[in-house]
Amino acid sequence: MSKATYTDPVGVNDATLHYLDVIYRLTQQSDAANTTEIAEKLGVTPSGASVMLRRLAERKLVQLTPYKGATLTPEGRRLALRTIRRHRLLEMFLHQVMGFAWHEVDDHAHALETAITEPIEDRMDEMLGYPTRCPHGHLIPRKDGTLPKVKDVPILSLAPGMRSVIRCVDTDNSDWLKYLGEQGLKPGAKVTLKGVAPYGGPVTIETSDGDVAIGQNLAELIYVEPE
Amino acid sequence: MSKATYTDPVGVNDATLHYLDVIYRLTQQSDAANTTEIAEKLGVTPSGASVMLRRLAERKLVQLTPYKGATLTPEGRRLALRTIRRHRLLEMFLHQVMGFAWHEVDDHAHALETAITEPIEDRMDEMLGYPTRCPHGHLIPRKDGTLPKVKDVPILSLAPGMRSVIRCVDTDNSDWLKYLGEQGLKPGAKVTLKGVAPYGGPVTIETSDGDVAIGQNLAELIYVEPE
DNA sequence: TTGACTTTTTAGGCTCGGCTAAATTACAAT
DNA sequence: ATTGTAATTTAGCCGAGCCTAAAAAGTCAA
Repeated sequence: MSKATYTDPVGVNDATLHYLDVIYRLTQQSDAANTTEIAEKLGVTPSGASVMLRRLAERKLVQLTPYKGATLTPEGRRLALRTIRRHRLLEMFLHQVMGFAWHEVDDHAHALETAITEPIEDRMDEMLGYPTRCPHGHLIPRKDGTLPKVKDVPILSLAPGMRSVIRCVDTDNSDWLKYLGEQGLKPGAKVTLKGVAPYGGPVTIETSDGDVAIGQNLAELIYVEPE
Repeated sequence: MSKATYTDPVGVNDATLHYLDVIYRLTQQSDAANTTEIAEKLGVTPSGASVMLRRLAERKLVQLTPYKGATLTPEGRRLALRTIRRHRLLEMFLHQVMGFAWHEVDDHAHALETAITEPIEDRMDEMLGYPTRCPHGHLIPRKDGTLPKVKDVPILSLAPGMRSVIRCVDTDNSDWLKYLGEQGLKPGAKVTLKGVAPYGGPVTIETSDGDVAIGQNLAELIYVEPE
């Protein structure tokens, strides 16, 4: 079992952690997070975000290039990964231990992610058997800030007919998650891509319950591990 | 199962809830909570508490008599009882479901009590079988704000030799709780007050593991139900 | 290169929950 | 009744995190 313990810089509070969290996620997709995107994700005006970003830069939590965008410093990344770890552990706990549906857990986990103590984080981890993924299949960062290595691939990148196992459904949209879950499309499900209709038409996927057809926008969210 | 749901006035946040919580507890012992006591419990200066109390009064959450003290309005009491309910449910959950020791749960519950959502509160309640007391024996307010009726009595008020069951250990001091727990003095234990030494000397209590002697200051924390 | 348009930052202000220092009020004892 | 002390409030300040409105910087097409 891990004995790692966090040591925090002063003044790390809810707002700070939510900014770091959002910046981390945005910098996964592009190389720098721009102010307007950050503001949108946080439900805040761009000017408000701009001011806050400057303060985070003063605190050495983000690297800021004015008019360009923000990146996390090592310290900022450490805090972001801690929040994400706690969020995903909470999602697993709410789902596995407390019986919440997989499309419900994101909101509740968000409410708790900046409030839980380290012993609670550790105890959840232990009770869950040190999971590597959340209910949607996102990776749970380890306490040392590393991520498990995986070979997830978009299901749409597969040759039709190839068997695979769903590993991740990459959205936090509750309605979509609920729908996909009802279609049997959630992590662990064995599926085969049967075909993609032309002109952005439906994608047909074979599951253990039969074939299902979903829109390409939804299919793009699904990542699998080929067999 | 209860279908009750809370409706909140605007701007009810962590600080507000902690003030209401402290005021509620202080007004259990005396008729009004005075500024300095509130400030001490919250780790804040009396002047800071004074300003905050005025604001709470403006929001109609407390009834304030300047230079005298504060009382909760019905709305303030409702919010305080909700926080206390959540705190004690969390303590039970941390103890029974997550395996934390009874002297550890107060701090962790405090960190979470203003963060949890109503569905989490309800689910914990359900998982715990709708408990009426926290691990230390304090009553858990119901969602409608009522408290279970009980007949707890200080163990020191009993005639020596009378058999009783511990119902509540009324402190949040972690060290004392740990010590009393190690002596077998926790809710549910069958005990008999054997005697009280004169001049504030030790109190002897018979437990199922034999006799234990504790100081009167600790014995005063113990409430029992006579058999 | 020059507009036109978008993005970002700055300027100035607001609320909340704190602080210290200085008044003020309450209270107890003479 | 008066005075000394303790409790409380007021005055003035600060920082965090947000806002709107206005200025500045970047971008892109003609």
